[in-house]
Amino acid sequence: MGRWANAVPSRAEQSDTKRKAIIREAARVFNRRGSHGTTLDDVAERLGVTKAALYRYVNNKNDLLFACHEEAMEIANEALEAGEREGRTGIEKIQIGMTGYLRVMISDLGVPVLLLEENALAGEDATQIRALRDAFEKRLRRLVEAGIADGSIVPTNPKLAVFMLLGAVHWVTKWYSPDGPWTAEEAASALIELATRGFAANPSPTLNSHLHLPSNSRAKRQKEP
Amino acid sequence: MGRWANAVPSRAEQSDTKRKAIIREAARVFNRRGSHGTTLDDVAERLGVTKAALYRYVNNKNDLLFACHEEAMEIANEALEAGEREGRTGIEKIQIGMTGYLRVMISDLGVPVLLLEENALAGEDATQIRALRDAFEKRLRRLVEAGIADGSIVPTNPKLAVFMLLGAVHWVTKWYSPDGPWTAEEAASALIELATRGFAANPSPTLNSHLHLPSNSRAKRQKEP
DNA sequence: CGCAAAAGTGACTTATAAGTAACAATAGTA
DNA sequence: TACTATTGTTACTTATAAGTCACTTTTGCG
Repeated sequence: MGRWANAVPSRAEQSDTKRKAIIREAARVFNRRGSHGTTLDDVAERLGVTKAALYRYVNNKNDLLFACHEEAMEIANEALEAGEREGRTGIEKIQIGMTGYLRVMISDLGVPVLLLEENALAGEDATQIRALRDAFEKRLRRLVEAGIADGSIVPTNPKLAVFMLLGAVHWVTKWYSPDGPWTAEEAASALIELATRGFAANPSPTLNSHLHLPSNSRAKRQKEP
Repeated sequence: MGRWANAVPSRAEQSDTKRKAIIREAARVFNRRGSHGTTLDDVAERLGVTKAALYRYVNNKNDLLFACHEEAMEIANEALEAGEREGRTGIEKIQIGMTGYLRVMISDLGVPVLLLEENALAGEDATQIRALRDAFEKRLRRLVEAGIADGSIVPTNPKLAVFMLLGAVHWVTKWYSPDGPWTAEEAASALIELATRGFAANPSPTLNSHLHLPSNSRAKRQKEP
């Protein structure tokens, strides 16, 4: 054990940190350009190293892609657990869970991944990730069913509702930018509010998030802080 | 002019038909596997020809990708025109337009494309498609603004509403299959109903599409025709 | 300091997929 | 039927990106 055990990171810890940085950065690029459209040289360049250096931390490209998906699924499941713990009705659980998921994805990872491209992952890894993703979707569907049962969600086809929600959520990779006008928090909660209102049993007559204010009043707001 | 002018296709017409078939098939595969993840050998194989044959109809892969996007945008704009013509309120125009778009995309093309991957298109083509897509999104935003003005849509951020809707729509490539339980028509209208309800000023207390019936009653329905 | 282990590099091999070109089959037309 | 356009194929070249390897550089430690 080192003398300042928790202060100075050990060799293994440093290595682990770097591996995570690689996964994070790779996930970003994979998301925007697709995994086939991204070279390991690209990823390496963004990290200021050469491709060969990456191979100290991952076995190959497929392994890296697998790690990205794995991490995304981990975040998703943790978020959903929080939602299930804190929400009172089915729809609340979904809202809390998905808002949390989206917020973390946008800000930390810059990304929701979840098998955007078919056939990108090869072999054993693919089936494993697909199983995780299917389990996640099933869990979401259960929450929709629970919401219908407890009267917070309008009678609807749970599969379709989940597909609608996931589409709205995953699409953020295409338009969200940290340099844009919205914080991760704002974008996440406003988007989830809008999407879940689609199957809410009693949709509020107005939207809560200030993001939904008309754009001229938003502009004013910014000029008079 | 041939003798049965409209009955027997001329050489040029045949060639045109084949080019369209190539675009159609390519769009399908590009959508599922990404453009970088798809080889021209793949596309050729699905059409029962060899790669070299494709080069009689398209100049190169980029050209083919461009054509796919171009066609998708054409369908999108036609659908939106129909919506603007037939719908009475802002939300109705969006619903009619997007349902039509989605239905055609799913059944005919198997696909909404719309620049799913960044950097997939190179050079001049990329800026041209991006311009078309931006114009389409702006047009949709205008309809949202019109809907807010005419009271059919709840006050909301038009950009966000459009992003939500487009996410839900484009995601169908990930889950829709013609072999599944839903026709293109059913899936399109049910999905659009659900998504647009998210920003409707007066969301109906129940959903219309029979797709939204609970699954056990659907199962019954199928067993007792 | 000096040195061993870890991290990183540059120069490769190898695999794959885009694109080409010479040749073969096919189908409308004199 | 024979002739010529067009369509298609087989067998290539070429470009790119994955993955490897022998090596230098860096860094924590006695």
